[in-house]
Amino acid sequence: MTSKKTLILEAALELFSTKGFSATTTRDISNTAGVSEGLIFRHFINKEGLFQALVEKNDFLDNILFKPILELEHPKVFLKQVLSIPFQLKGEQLSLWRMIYSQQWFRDDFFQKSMLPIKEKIKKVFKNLNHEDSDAEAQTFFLILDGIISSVLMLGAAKTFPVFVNILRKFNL
Amino acid sequence: MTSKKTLILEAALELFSTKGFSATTTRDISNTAGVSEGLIFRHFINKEGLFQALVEKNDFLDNILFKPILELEHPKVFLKQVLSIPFQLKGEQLSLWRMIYSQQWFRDDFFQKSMLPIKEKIKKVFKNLNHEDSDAEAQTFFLILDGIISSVLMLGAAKTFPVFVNILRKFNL
Amino acid sequence: MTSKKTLILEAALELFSTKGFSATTTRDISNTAGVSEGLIFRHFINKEGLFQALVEKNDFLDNILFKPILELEHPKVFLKQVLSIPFQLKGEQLSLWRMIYSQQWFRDDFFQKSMLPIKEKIKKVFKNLNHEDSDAEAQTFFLILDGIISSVLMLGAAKTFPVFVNILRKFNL
Amino acid sequence: MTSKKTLILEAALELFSTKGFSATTTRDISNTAGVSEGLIFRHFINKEGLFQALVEKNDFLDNILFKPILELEHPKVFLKQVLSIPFQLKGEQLSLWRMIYSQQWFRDDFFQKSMLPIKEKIKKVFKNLNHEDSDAEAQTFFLILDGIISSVLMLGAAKTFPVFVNILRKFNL
DNA sequence: AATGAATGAGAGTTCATTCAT
DNA sequence: GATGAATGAACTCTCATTCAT
Repeated sequence: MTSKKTLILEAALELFSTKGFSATTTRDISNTAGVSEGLIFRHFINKEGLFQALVEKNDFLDNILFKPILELEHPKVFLKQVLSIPFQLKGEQLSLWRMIYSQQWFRDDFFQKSMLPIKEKIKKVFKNLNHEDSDAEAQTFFLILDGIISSVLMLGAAKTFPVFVNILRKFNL
Repeated sequence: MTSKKTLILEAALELFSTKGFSATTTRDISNTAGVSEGLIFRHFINKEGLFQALVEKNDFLDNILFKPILELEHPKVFLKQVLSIPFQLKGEQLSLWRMIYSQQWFRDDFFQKSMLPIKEKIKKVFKNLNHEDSDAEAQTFFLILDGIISSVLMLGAAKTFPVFVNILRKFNL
Repeated sequence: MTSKKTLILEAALELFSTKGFSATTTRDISNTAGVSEGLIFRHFINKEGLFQALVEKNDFLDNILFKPILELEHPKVFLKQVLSIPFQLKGEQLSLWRMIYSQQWFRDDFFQKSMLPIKEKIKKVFKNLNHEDSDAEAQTFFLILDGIISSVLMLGAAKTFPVFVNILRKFNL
Repeated sequence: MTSKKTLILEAALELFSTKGFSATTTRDISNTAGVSEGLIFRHFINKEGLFQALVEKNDFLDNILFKPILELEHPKVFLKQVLSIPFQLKGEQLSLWRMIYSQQWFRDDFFQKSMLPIKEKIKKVFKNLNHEDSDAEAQTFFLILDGIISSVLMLGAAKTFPVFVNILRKFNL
């Protein structure tokens, strides 16, 4: 049996990621979860606490997602894998990213924070690849990566294979 | 002397584009504008009407911004100019784009709508450039364009010249 | 040319008598009258003052309406004429009565006040007619008179001749 | 112990029937009931819903009041009982009738609707009584009945026994 | 753990009224 | 006399949060 705490988390994620945090009422959540409104506050103190619980869940999943990529030795393989991330998002992790991304205007930039180790390694990798202007190339890579993620999350941008391949080629990957 | 209607529009744009639409209260706006709260409703019917007035202002400015670009004959010059748009946004137009962009989760996609003529022309241009896979190339261009815009608006991404040049090179522009 | 003051009075009467006093806004009135909202207050101090001006107009018209009836010598002719009043109301006077009547719940009883001389005379007349119980007969006459007026004003009750004649017969008139 | 929902209904009835619907504020009601203002909306959705709840209560009470009268076989007994209704109103039902009656200007005619079965039967009864002009007699009866109700509700008209008897006599009841 | 009635601060909105022109 | 922009108090309604059970 799914615990009521879990039902609340699932409902909140569903709603936060589609309607946004402030447009979602605690009553929405309790109705969707099929529990009483008060229970939300017993388990999570307040609405913000519920959001934080989901952020922590995301941190956990990000860790699992990023760890094998960060361990890749080969530079081009690493960059390829990084670029593939937004093309492969799905299920709970996609929702969590959507939820967090939609809050970037109004909150601490959780999202950028979790991407930090990836970004650090990208910078190092481009230095090692001996580009003419490795800094510009790294920044361009960031911009395009952020952009793709953003398009995918906000607009549900087409995530077709030809586009992915095309981008790889532009970075000689 | 600035009319109070204008003061309201300015205050609303300032607040909507930084805090978001629903997190901005009408009292916030009237305080910032230095007018009575009631005046907002006399001029704009309701909070939504105030938002719409700003959207219309954006339509107007977009038209001015896009018109000369759409009239460019040379394909590569056109694409170059299109890519330069997010790098050159500033002032009122930047705020308007931020305001509208931040609402894309929750509303009709005003932003994509205004970009439509640009996107149509991009598609045509890539066909004429006789790429191996012009469709994939056009879609990639879209994705990167959307992405850059999104990064610039949401994250205030670095808009450095080297990055711009670098992207141009990747599309042979 | 109709003066703007008159236009305001006409619009107010129209609206007060159909929508009621408190459901009618001063903006309603100024729009209907085709004048500025501020002008209402220049001419009538406030919304209440506008109502009072119409009440005074009604007093004036009531006087004209009631005077010939109060001067009737013959008892039965008098009572007949009194009963005919609600069946003959029309135009401005009908509207004024509707306006005042609809406010009876919430205000001083202007309406009953203006009917007072009529009612005094009714009482006297019934005494002179030497009924078994002239008091009860007079009160019954009042009740039915009030009732007919109320029905006519509130419900727009059928004001047919046969009904009128029928009531007359019940009072031997 | 009286539930807070009941306290709200009681306060609303008290205020709606004396001050009128739109002149009564939800704060009035919550203060009178001794509850928080928000509770009104939790139980009744909005002010209108609270009004409707009272209308439904009235429907229920009307049913109880009218049923035995509608079942009377003897025509004159029936008409006598009908005419006695406005003379016997009291307590909650009197308030409900006042509340609904005072809204007749501005709303669907709830009141007339609930009286419909009574009126239908009156029409039939007068036909069977073989009056010279049964139609006029029925209409007169209606007019006087409506009038008495209206006078009693709006003006708190004297509801003395002699008057009642007097009216009965005029209809040979 | 779980409910749901209850709270109250604050949201958007209305409207009679004022006032500079 | 006439306008209409401007005010601000008061309205209906929302919602995160509390609390008795």
